[in-house]
Amino acid sequence: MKKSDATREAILEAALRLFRKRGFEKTTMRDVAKSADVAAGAAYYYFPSKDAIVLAYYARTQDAHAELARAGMKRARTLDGRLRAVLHAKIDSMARDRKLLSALFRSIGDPASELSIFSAKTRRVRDESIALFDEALAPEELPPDLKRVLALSFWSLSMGLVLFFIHDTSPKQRKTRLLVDRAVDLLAPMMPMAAMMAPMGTSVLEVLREVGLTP
Amino acid sequence: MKKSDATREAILEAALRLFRKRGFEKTTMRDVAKSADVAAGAAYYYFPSKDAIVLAYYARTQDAHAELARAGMKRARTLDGRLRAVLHAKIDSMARDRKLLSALFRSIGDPASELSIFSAKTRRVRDESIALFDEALAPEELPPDLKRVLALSFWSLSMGLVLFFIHDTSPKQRKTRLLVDRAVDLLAPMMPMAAMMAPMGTSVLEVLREVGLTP
DNA sequence: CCGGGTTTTTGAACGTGTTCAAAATGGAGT
DNA sequence: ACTCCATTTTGAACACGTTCAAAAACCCGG
Repeated sequence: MKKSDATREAILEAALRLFRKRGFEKTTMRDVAKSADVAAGAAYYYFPSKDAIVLAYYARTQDAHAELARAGMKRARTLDGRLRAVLHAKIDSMARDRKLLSALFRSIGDPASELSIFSAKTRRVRDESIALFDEALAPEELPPDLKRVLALSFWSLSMGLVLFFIHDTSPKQRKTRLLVDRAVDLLAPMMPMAAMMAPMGTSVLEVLREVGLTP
Repeated sequence: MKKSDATREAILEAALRLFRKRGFEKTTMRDVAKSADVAAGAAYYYFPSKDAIVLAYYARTQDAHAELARAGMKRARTLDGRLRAVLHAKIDSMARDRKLLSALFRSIGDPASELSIFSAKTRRVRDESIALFDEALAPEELPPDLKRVLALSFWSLSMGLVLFFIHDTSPKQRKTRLLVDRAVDLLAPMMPMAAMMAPMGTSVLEVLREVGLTP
């Protein structure tokens, strides 16, 4: 059991190192195996596919994100601050990894793929991410249904930001940071207004349920 | 010139026929070539890659969509009706093609790819699609900056709907239709309200420009 | 230590997207 | 009709993700 875990870890680390340096597409599974000092097939004993390695990375990063985000939220007194904490923490936790995140979206349009960010297999990570937005919204005086819809919306926003982040070639990805700040500037003050639309929040939730976007 | 076009067309048609029947992933380039009665390499003389075939399809479909949408808008008197026309026309124009659209999103996370729906190569299609939403909004009394932002937002919405459509296994993709209708029900009545937020529309546009999401 | 089962590791082989040098075809000018 | 060049077509070869049968390493009860 012990040795096996070490091999798995070695393969994962080697893969991430190469993905970061050369990018996901330019790195070969044979490169990864060689760099981890195992045979090509060994990687497939531990990971079902090349994309799955990125998914393993993403699951691990999600935990780092959660920790960072919660630490940031503790210090914040306002919704504005908490949203900023969660979103910036997300970018922080992936700061070095722009080059490998592209793989995360490769299967987004394939309903059959288990690696899609919408699939059952990725559910844990997805739910944990949504939970962070739930927590950011928790202290607000808002109807629960509305909160639920808002948390889902913020999760979508965060996935969009990751996509933007991947494409962001500005130095230190400053543009992504700017976008996060501006988005929060814009959205946070709207939340009290949104409270007036409580019945709307409920009806949105009904549609989402009817349509299967939320259980 | 004549013969060459015919070959290109034969390859495209063969590819689409197989993609529709068996799905994109399960169809081999060798299958496509054989079905079009050419050698494997010929397909690559006309299309730079397998994904590029889907892009060629998408460009063609965009024209069909534009035509359908404009016909539908002519009959509509209200914003509500025009939005419904554009969005339903989009789904109509791709109704048979759920199985091949998955390829459209495969490169969305790869900044280097020319086939990404964000790339310069796909600009024409993107702009034409956004133009339709501009037209839907045109008769409204709204500040131009706000209209611009709204058109972009509706385009994003439409791409999200395509994604939902791909994953929608309900009979005849009824859920997608429902989602379109509900989204319009919700959003159309908000537009007059949005007018009050004109200055906000401008500032959003400034951010989008600053960040490079719009020229 | 041994034998038998389980886990891990290996590396060759396969399928598929893609490349490419060479062959076939087409056409324009003489 | 012939030459010469550009366009089109071919099919073998390549690269890379992935599979798999067999070998190796490991574990444990006797």
